[in-house]
Amino acid sequence: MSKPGLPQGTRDFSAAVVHKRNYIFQTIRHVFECYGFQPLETPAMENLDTLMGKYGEEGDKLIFKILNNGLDNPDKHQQAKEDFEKVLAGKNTKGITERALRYDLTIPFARYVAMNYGQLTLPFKRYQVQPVWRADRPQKGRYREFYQCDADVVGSKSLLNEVELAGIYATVFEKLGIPVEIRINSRKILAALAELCGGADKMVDITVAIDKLDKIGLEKVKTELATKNLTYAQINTIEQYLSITGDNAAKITALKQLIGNNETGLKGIEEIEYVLNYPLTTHHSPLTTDFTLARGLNYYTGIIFEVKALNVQMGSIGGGGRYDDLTGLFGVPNVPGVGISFGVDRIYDVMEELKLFPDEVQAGTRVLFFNLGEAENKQAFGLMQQLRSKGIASELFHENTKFDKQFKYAEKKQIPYVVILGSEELANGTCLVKDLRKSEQQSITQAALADFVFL
RNA sequence: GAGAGCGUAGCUCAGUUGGUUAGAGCGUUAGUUUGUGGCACUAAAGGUCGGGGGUUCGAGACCCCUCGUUCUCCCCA
Repeated sequence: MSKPGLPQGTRDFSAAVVHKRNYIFQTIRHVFECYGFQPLETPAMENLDTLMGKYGEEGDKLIFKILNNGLDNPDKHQQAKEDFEKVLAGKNTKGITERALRYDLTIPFARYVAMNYGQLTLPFKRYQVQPVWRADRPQKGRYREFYQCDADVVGSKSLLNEVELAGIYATVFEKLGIPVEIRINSRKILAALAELCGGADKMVDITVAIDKLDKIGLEKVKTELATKNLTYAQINTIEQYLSITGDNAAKITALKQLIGNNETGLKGIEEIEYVLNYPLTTHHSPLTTDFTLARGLNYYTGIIFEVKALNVQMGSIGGGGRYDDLTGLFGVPNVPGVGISFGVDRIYDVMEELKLFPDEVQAGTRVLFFNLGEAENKQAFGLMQQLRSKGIASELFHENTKFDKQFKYAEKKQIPYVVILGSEELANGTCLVKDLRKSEQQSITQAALADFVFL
């Protein structure tokens, strides 16, 4: 018998953690619904065909594949061996695996939309909160099983959707109490930059490089661009672009001077200005234009978002953007969409670090009834059921032991109240309610217990 | 896919140039205390030193392999 363990990159969540995570999930779900989004759940596994080729070469390698059943069937040994040879040759894997764990929520959503396109009311707004799996090597803040919280709108090109999604970000993080900067850019502006540098085909290289500006600094970005065969003049243009600073208005002015006469660029700037002009909250706009924001995923075509928590050392805690033709991959072309995602695990870490979880999140048992004998228990049990029917979480201690044990149990489980109903109380129809936090107790009638306020 | 660090009690960790029977704190259990918890004191349980091989009179320590885990790069949430 070996020691039990967990698969690499997975976690157990104990009660305290589950409560806190649920607080985050509930906040996000509530805001999603408040903005008119409806829930969708899809299976943990998808057909391998659905996933392969959607995440790039790297992404394909990180998909957890599920071994077909019945490979050990003696009648099929020959076939299985041949199929496995194909896998080793990097070819068709159908004979060995044809299902895989979902890698993200976006592609399953696209699959769902493609399958149900005729029945959907457009624009279709759905949200989805489910775990995804990646065969990545785990490291700080990165797991092989983690939750994503996505909200997407498909079937509408209106920039109003972008405004709504930015509003969701602003609302959720305000509710959670996390100070954030919601960064916004447009892929069209990046495309314009690439055009300006004479290499529309270089857009991917350029975006990948400048996305790292925060991390590696300007000099290393320039070095990386040089290795991608960009000329000195092109790199110089990009440097000018990256050095744009100031508030939103100042940045836009500077950007217009740099690439303002480029048609694609103008469209991008127009998009940004549109979104910035909506009052998302009662306060000033929490949106920050950031022209260095690129986002790795290549299917983005318009506005892109990224959320960064302030005052903490942490990567982005949310991101998203517009994509023009996601379901085209599944045979339904011309369905534009835009979506955002929340990184729950990182949000958790940020809230833990900034101590933002409210105390009431930890609500466990409120009242412990002491076990002081069979006759006493019967009376206590009835009273306990009354409390439970009022939604007050209660327990009756499991055995008749000395007070010491029962008190210590309450203390360890952080149960704030104990109710003592012994032979004496049984005889005169009372019970003793003790507040362990204040170390104060009072005797009340049993009839009054149901109306007692357990603060 | 590439690189680095760490594996000693349930947890956090000590363990001297390699030397007798591997320790501490916390936690757990029991007791001091059969109607009043937190504190204190006493005692107990708990280890194939991740696994395998090697060097040595002798290995928790040194060498090789392996497994696990953490971190960095790549990429990503």
